[in-house]
Amino acid sequence: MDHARIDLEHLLRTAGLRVTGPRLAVLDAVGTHPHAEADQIIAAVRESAPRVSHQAVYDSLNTFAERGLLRRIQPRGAVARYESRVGDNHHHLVCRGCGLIRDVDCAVGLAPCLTPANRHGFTIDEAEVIYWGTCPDCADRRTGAPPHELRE
Amino acid sequence: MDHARIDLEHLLRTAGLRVTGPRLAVLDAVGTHPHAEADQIIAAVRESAPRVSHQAVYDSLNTFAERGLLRRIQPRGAVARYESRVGDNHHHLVCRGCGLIRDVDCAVGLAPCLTPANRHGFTIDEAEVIYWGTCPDCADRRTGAPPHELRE
DNA sequence: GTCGCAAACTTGAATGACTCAAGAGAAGAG
DNA sequence: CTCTTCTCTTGAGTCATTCAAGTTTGCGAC
Repeated sequence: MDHARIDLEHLLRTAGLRVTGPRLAVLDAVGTHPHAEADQIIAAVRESAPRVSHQAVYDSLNTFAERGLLRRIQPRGAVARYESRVGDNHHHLVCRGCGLIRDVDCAVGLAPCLTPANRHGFTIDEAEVIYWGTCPDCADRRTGAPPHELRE
Repeated sequence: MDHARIDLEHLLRTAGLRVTGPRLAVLDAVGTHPHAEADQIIAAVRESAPRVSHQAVYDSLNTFAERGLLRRIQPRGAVARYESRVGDNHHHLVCRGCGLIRDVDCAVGLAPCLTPANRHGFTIDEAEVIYWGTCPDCADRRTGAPPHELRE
């Protein structure tokens, strides 16, 4: 618990950011709720710090995403989600049925598809891969109960 | 171009959709404005058909995306964009500076990265790849050099 | 320790892409 | 031509996210 807090403090300081209660709470919440959306993070933060404003959470999330402390993912048709696993070039599996997101490592290697056929003069620094499909639960559900939500 | 209109009509009919003025206008606008957002498509549609409602455009775009007549792309932090190039598994190059989007074919082949290391039981039907980077103009602008060519 | 100030936070309102709803209008099968 | 059903219009509503203004606080400097 406490040494985790020390780690988060260190993370903030090395990023040149001030250490504050709301920020520690946001970092902690993102760590314990991978792929959560802003709403869920606000709720999680308020469990330990009820007086934190939604604005502070958004500010923190944006700042952290900007500085690379966490990663924002936003599948089409969905709201933004956040995760603390950064810098390891992993990708995401998204269920078209229920929106479930899972992490996956790419089969090709550490930097998959980083070389498109024609880079049009761009300097490329990241390849983001989203695999679209159906999760096991939704596949089962399709033969019985009606689907969930987030249909496309 | 009348034969282009015939093609669009055919496209709608084979998708089991009724042929209407607004729909033809939307298909045409997406074709001539690749990677445009809904707003721009509404504006383009209204050049030829001023009385079309924004709702009709959204309905059309959603229906077309659902039926595979066009593709919706939505880089994180940006609003949805649409393109008429479908079914050829191409990907996108997105500039972090100005949001410019360009099509790219994947170097790996027709179905890049369709096999993640662990599919968690998912049935995967699409791999979406976004290359993030800086376009030539934004790179020049950053070093004070004169711009390159016209934005898309 | 405490001063000063930029960074961060709170409160509250605003924005804007997108959706919902209800009724009118038109496509197209029979 | 007629009828059914799909599509369109109008107008209001939603909701994630941002903007703005004023207050508080972290923390380097004295």
